[in-house]
Amino acid sequence: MKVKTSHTSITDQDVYILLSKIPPGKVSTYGDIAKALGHPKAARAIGRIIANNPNPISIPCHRVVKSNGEIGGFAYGEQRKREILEKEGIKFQNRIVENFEEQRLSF
DNA sequence: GCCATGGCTAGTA
DNA sequence: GCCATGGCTAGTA
Repeated sequence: MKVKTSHTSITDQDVYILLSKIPPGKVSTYGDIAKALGHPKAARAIGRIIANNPNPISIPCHRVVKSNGEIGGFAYGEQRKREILEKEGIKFQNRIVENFEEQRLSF
């Protein structure tokens, strides 16, 4: 149950456009995307929208990870997400993106 | 009422 | 670990 207080809502398009700006070898976070869209607390909503991604082939939703550098969710499993990211040059230490802050794109 | 998050406390060692 | 957050959907009326 929710009482709506905000006038502006994030749309799927807003999110997909930003996703398309993340180059291979870089990552972003759910929270960073939320902030870039002017909704600093909407990280979880961003996750929901990304999970709906109608076109996982052309929209690089695998480049979005959690704010602490953990892998985050993926439709085909975290393992698959990790493999794709590694193919793009991202490395992992344990479950964390190596040099996370350096690989993290700022919009 | 769910959820591909995140930030902040309590409380252990 | 708790819970606020924001967008969504199932399912009741």
